[in-house]
Amino acid sequence: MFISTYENKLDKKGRVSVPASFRSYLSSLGYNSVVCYPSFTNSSIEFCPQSRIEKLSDSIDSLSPFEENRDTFATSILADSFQLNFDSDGRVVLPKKLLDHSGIKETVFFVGQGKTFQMWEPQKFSKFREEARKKAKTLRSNLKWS
Amino acid sequence: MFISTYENKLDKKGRVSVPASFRSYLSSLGYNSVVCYPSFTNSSIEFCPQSRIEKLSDSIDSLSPFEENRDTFATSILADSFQLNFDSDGRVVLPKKLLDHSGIKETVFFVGQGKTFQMWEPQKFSKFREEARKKAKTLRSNLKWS
DNA sequence: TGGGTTATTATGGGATTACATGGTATATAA
DNA sequence: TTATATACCATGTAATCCCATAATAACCCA
Repeated sequence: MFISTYENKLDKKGRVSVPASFRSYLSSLGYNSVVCYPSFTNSSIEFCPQSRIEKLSDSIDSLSPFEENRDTFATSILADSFQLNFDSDGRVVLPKKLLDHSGIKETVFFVGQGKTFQMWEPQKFSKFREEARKKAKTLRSNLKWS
Repeated sequence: MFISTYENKLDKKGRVSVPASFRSYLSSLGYNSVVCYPSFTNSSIEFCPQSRIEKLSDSIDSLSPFEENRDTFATSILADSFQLNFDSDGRVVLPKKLLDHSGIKETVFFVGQGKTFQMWEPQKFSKFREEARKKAKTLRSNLKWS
């Protein structure tokens, strides 16, 4: 599971350390890499294990070839995805496209989301977090949890 | 089950011993760690077995990947959670964020809650307990007991 | 019941390791 | 060349391990 938030730094080569706990979860799934793509709904970068994107690809594939949404999904996710490999010290290099999308400059916020995680520019995240807190207060009762 | 209350000390490295009975319950579930997060309603820190938070993660995951509330839930809960591992003597290190939230300085109050437990700053807990007693007095008659 | 013994637990500190982060050196591609 | 990617090495800090001691609880036996 990806939980917690971490704050790491981009060096001048564009590398960031992925938090050790995130890496060890990925490697427990058998991966030495992550897949990522720009979020549709906000300025974060979404990260997930390869298996998840495969599942998503399958569900797109099961849509009718004439389904209008098919190309939309395929284009907006799969085409904009990257596979990032870890270097020997557990770092990845972020593609410029994603840096632009996210607004990340020096500092990266890693945000655990369970089966996925995100990278955020710190200020943008703190705004988002505030909103999330407010909404969650009223919505929390809707979510089932024993 | 987590029952009873205990009082232990934070050392200068920020470590506390988790009561042996709590640890042995966790290890009977197969865990050598706990998950915790700041309480939504008071200044305590909530602790639960990893399985409980995984359930939550699953129910978030069952929402559509494009569901708007998805990120809201994940961010407001999973992002603020921590997985704490026991050292070889059964201690955990409390993150500064949680020390701030709880007001814990030297002494930690452990409060068993059945499937979960809490950590409290002692004075805050005794205030809370007082309030709870008063409320219970007026609510007692509402509780059905066949 | 009491007295002494053993286990278990809590706590402190030094030593060791892991991690994030910076740098250098070498290879690849445009 | 210039930029981009990969491997390797160095270092300070923080987390973790390991051992020593203190405090507490559990036990046994006279």
